[in-house]
Amino acid sequence: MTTARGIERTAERNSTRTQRHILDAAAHVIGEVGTAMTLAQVADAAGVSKGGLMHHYSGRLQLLIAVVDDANDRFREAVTGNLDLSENAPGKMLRAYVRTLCGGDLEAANYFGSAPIWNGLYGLPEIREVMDADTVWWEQQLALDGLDPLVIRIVRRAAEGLAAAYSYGEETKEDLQEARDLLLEMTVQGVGSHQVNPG
Amino acid sequence: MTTARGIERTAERNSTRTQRHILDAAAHVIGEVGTAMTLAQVADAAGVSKGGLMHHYSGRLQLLIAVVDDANDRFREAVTGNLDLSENAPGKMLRAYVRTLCGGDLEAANYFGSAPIWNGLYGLPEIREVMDADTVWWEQQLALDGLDPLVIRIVRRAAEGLAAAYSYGEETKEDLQEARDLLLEMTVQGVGSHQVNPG
DNA sequence: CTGTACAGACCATTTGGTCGGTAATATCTT
DNA sequence: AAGATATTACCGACCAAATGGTCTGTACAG
Repeated sequence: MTTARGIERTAERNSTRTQRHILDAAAHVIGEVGTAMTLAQVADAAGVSKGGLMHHYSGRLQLLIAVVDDANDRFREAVTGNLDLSENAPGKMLRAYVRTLCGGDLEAANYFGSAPIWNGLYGLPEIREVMDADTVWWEQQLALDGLDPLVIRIVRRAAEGLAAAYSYGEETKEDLQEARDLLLEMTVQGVGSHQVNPG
Repeated sequence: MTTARGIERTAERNSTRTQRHILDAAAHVIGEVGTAMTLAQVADAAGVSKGGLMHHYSGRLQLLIAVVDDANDRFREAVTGNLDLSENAPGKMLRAYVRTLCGGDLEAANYFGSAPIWNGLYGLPEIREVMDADTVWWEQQLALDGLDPLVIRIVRRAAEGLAAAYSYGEETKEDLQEARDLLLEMTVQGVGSHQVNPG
């Protein structure tokens, strides 16, 4: 296999690049037409032929799984990138989550998160599986922050709801960010009868 | 046309009943498979034939429009039914909205609201239209309540996010209702730096 | 000459939508 | 009152287009 080593490397580079195109294209198409996504649509948007598409993903289901998986990964990375380790109040992860969803980046709001965007995909058990795994992961991560669980849920779901509304064009970027700031505040001050007692 | 009057009445009764079946079935199917909804699936679930279905709705698009329209109507009615006119604090409508979405009724959480459930339908301009109209209507209704607009948005989106999570099985009913109570509280006490000053 | 990335014709199935037919019910005619 | 007629609800065979997926061929890197 020494022969093939070199091949594999450049081939892999190309392969990875078109796979990126395909995943992006698919996510975009899903954002537009939901589960009605078509292989032809994706191939078109990705600038490859149907054969090309099938070369990388053996079928529609496999493609969908890959898309969801990839979106989950990217969202995790985005949130991690928004972590502010210099913060001392509990709730670092939750705040990063909020910043990511409500920062005004349409991509993040649109394609990421435990996103409503992916509705309909829940119907497919294989996909439900990877989504559930992601759900569990996030619940654990956010719980580690040391905040009142109820405050976590309220803030988190508010962020998701806001992001969804934003992605549907129901919120302006300014409004979204204003709301985000209030959510961040809530992670420090708590909510109503659920005040946060520092440290 | 006096001739047809009687016919039309009983026929309308029957017609209305099967239309109800069809709309419910379609909403259910959409909840499962999203935009990939199929006329055959709907006909099956509604217990009618394809011909029967086409008799009531002239095409897929017309059916989708009817479903969305109907869902919007039912949601409005549900919220109105949850109004508590004996409340004296501002925010009656918002609280009814929250109660409806986060009351634990899966139907309401699943099929109603400016619901993420309907994603993918946004891609169809005709549907986008009726959804946008509904969006505007709700914004006006909620704004009439006399609450801080930012508090309205936070509470509302949180309720929607919670309902979405609940419909995906990510929230228990008890957790949902606990969160609901806190949201209701927020409409009275305000949030963080946005305290509500009672009128 | 081998293995990989990709193209595009091709095929079986599915899907949206049409159409002719039937049963039921109400109205009109006599 | 009784049939003829009209109108509506609904069925299911049928068709053309779209869709998922296969297969053969080609270009190119090593």
